[in-house]
Parts: sequence; C-alpha cells; structure tokens
Amino acid sequence: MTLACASCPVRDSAACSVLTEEERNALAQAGRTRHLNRGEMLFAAGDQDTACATLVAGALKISSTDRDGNEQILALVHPSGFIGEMFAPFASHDVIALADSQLCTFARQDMERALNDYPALARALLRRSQEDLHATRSMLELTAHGSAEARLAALLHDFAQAASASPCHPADRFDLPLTRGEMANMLGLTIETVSRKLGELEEMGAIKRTGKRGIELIDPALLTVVSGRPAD
Amino acid sequence: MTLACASCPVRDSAACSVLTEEERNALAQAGRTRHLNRGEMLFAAGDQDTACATLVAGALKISSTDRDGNEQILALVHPSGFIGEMFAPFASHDVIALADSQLCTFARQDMERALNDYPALARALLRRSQEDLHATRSMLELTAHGSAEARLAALLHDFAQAASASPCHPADRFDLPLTRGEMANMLGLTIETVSRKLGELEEMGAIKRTGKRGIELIDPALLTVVSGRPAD
DNA sequence: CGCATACTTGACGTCATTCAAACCGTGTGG
DNA sequence: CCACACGGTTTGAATGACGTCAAGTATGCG
Repeated sequence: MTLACASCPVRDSAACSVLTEEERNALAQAGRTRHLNRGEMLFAAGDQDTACATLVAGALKISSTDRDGNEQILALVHPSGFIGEMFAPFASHDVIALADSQLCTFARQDMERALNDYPALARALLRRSQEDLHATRSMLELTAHGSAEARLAALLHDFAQAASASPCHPADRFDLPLTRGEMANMLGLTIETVSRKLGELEEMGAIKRTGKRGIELIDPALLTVVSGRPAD
Repeated sequence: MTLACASCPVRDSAACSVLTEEERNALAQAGRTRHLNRGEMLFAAGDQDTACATLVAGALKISSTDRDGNEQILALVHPSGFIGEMFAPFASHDVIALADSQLCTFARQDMERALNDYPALARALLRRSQEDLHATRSMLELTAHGSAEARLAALLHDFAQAASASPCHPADRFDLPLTRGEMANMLGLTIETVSRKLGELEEMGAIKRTGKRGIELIDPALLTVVSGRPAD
C-alpha cells in the first residue's frame, strides 16, 4: 500500500513536513504504510536490513535485552517520531509497538537516497536526532543520581506533557500509557518499587490514582519539586 | 587566528573531513581556533549564543548541575568530536575542558549556513549525532540496571578502547583520564564506592592499579563479563 | 465460575551511601 | 632538610533505600 500523505495526521509535524509537495510525493513513492499490533516488533537488535520509519499513530518503545533476558526501555516514540538506523550496519536495539500503531516505512537505501536528494530532510533529521539526544541525556541525568521517587515523578510529568495538546502545559488528567512493569524497566526499578512510590506520591497529595491507569495531577508543582528537575 | 586545516591532526576524522578541499577552505574562513585550559568552560547551560566546535586535541565533558550543586557528567568528547547546539535556543548543558584542549569553533549562524551550503556536512553531523545517541543510550542501559561494579567495569573498558589506537582492540595499559570524583559522578556513584569497587576489580584479578591513575588490564574478558555488556 | 494478568502490600536481605578517619604524594615555608 | 598543609584517595562501620521473595487483591475474559 502506498502512502496517502494528503490525509496523514502527522503531515505537518513529521520529518517529511520540511519537504515541498513535489518532493514529498516523490518520497512517498518509495514508502509503504505498515500496521503493528501491540507487542509486534518493527525490528530487533542485530537485524541487518532495518527499515526507517515515521510513526503516524500509536506508540513504540526502543529497548534492549541483556544477557539475563531483562528488558530495558531506552526511549519511547510518539507519533511524528522517526526511527531508523541509517548508518550503523545493524540495529543496536529492539523497536516494539506499545500500542497498535501505524507507521510509514522506507527501505534503508531509499532513505539514504532521499537524504542525498533532499538536504532539508537531512537537516530535519539532524534536528530530531539532537532532540532525542537531549531527551536521552535527561533520562540519564535522572537515573544516575535521582531516587526512585524522583524518577517516577519525572516520568509522570513527562506523561502529563505528552498527554496534553499544548506543548508546555501538562494535562491534569491522563491515563498511563505503560504498565507498571514497563515503567519499572524504563526507570531501572522493580514493579514493586513503582507501585509503592506511586502510593507515596498519592499519600503526599501530588497525584490521585483512579483505577489502575488513571492519574490526576493534584499538585503538579509538588511533583516537579520531587522530581528534582528544573521547573517547566 | 584563522584555521590551519592543512596541519590539523583530526583533518581526516572530524566532521569537516567530508568536505572538498575547496569547501573546507571556505568554512575555515568562518572558523577560529581556541584554546581551553583544564577546567575552563566553553559554554554553560542556559547560554544563548553558544558556539559550535570540533575538538582538535584534549578532552571535554558535557555535564549538568542540579539544584543542589551536584554535577553530573553526561558525556565525554574526544578529539574529532563535535559539540554544538544548532537548533535549541539555548544550551542545555555545560561543556568544560577536562584537560588542556584545542578547539576549532564556529559561530552558530556560520554553522547553520554551512549546513545549508554543504549537504554532506549535514549528513556527517547526523551520523555523529546518531552515534552520540547510541553511546548515551548504552550509558543509560548501564546506569539503570547495572551494579556499581558493572558500571565501573564498563567505564574502564571504554577508556581502554579510547586509549588504544586501533578501534576494536582495547589498550592493555593506560592512564585514567578522570579523577575518582569525575568517574563517580559520571556513573552516578560516590567517590568511596568507585574506590572500593576498583579495589575489588583488582582483587579478582581483572585489573592492576599502578599509582593513582595507571591501569593495567590483566583479564579484559573478565572485565567484559563483569560489565554485563555484550562482548566486543 | 475459574483462571490469568496486573497490581498491591509486607517482611527481610543486600548493596551503595553516609559519616568519619587515616593515608599518600606534592608543594610550601621555616 | 623537615614540618606542615592540602587534594585526592583509601578504608571502616553504621544507616537506609531499593530489591527479593512471598502472599494477597482486583479486574477481565473464556
């Protein structure tokens, strides 16, 4: 199935939004849409012919599995995000759908050609890559020095931002996009610790849990303080 | 002082190595060399007019400081490495010289122009950025799940690689480029823990310490096992 | 209803931190 | 030359945070 850019929900925010209409159409010739069900894998660490892709809808996780079989989530990918190993000979991490997802994929060689043909695309991807780098470094900052509570508070804060439409105001009510287990292994904690700290955050009046996944932000400022991160 | 690319020690490995002789000369017009003494800062988090730079000699650290004044080293930069905030309005981290260093700096607007004029440069920087992203993610992997011992072993392994001329064989003798304190705050540990674990690694026969900074790899394989990372 | 999956809660152990003291190499001044 | 102070490092003992193990509580689905 070829691409229907005209009706694409991320046509104005994805990397390809920097292209002219003409260029985009040309690129679209090489692309294919792909659907991934929750739990399905786009590619695995070690794969040699990894596709590149823009996420159109849904959510992905980038994760790695150590020798003991423990998974570690390294990053989440939201709609309009770009995935792809354009330079290394093989993928270093797994990419798996966290929810049913819609992708727009390109063969690696096509992507490489597009990078040569459309300099604006290379710049757009460079920008994204730098943003990803920042995000990853701020995770690193958190996991290296922060307590379990701080990590969880920061994660909740990030989710609140992602759940909100406006970029710099967190949503005051949202559903956790991850299970406890997924949060735990993203933060380098255990399920039990996540559960306990979530309870403590509720006790101290920062949040309120409704059901298993519903979160209401009672005191966003307190959450920010606990997280030890600079204010919004 | 303008640039002397002809005698540049990283002329074949830095980002600008993808340019033609002519393009490089044009870019060199905009560049300036700069010397930083150990401890001097290239720019600080929050700075608005950050320069871009290629490290020619020496070593830099990218670090951030939390509200309590604790520093956290997020990444090291080795010669031929590139630093620069080309897209965000201000720097998010400090960049400080770990050793006396030689840089080749460019004003941000000049760099932006070069990015437009030389598509190959944008691709080269994209590639670097992706590599940095991988490196940061593998640090993240380590600090999230790994024990103090594993983190230290991995760091030593990385140093051994960096100290060696050949890319995929670690040097069997090298000097630690960082103090205990710097290692500690890179790994999210305390000085004491680093010191103790270093002792334990020596006891178990993985390494031998000579003086305060000299390290000899007795059993590199053991080190890799302890680090929990995939083999070379 | 029965079973599975996700989550919560408690008791206990382990490992890194904290606090405190000693150690060592180096430079400075008497 | 020695005394001394200083930064970086090592070592020890006690505390505390998070992990582990194990039991118990929803919630959903056949």
